[in-house]
Amino acid sequence: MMGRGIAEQGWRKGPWTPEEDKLLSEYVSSNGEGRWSSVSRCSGLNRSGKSCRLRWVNYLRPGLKRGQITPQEEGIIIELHALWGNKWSTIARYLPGRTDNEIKNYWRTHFKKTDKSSQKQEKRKALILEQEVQHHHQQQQQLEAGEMKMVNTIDHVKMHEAQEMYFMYHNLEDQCSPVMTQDVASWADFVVEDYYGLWGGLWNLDDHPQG
DNA sequence: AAAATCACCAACCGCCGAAAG
DNA sequence: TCTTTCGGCGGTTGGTGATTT
Repeated sequence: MMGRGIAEQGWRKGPWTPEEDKLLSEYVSSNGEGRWSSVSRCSGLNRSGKSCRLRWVNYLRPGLKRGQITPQEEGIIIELHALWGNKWSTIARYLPGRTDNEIKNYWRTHFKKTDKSSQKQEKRKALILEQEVQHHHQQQQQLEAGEMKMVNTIDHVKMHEAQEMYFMYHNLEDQCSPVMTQDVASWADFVVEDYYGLWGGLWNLDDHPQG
């Protein structure tokens, strides 16, 4: 089983102290990332390898952004989540300096559906769907005219989800059909701009972990 | 002013697949 | 092969400060 001198019991847990951070940083700078299970033996830290890795990846690693998520980053999160769902680490690859944990937390606090709002959203979903189907036909025509080749590969069901999130994002909860057409139009801009910009730039980045 | 609720976030847990033995 | 270990991932929890009742 454990096969190691140090049993699993007795690892320190909970918040990290500045002293622990220092030990971990020193360990990584002299030994590099990885080999996390040996950190406790070599650094004097009484932490599990998992705990050390997590602390490094989410907090100590150089290049992490500290500030608030920007509107641009938020937009990327919304779109990528609409495409891939809760693939937080995949999404994080497109947001330099942000961690999967951070993105996951952000999504949960800002966009996760609540029981309260879900009924309302279901109603609206139906409305959106109707309008979106029409709008999508138009986009398809553009596609066929060769304007937006990228979009061709997008799962249309996911497009609907993305659209729903777009409305949530812009707090349109309480608006109803009279403004809907206009909203769908801005959704279109949202999508079109980003498929030319973001997707055009990112599409060739494979979904491989860097390495 | 105090209690209840909310929002945020760091860190833990369990699971999985790959690698090592 | 079969078993064990490790790193990575997504889900979840618990602490804390802010806001509301």
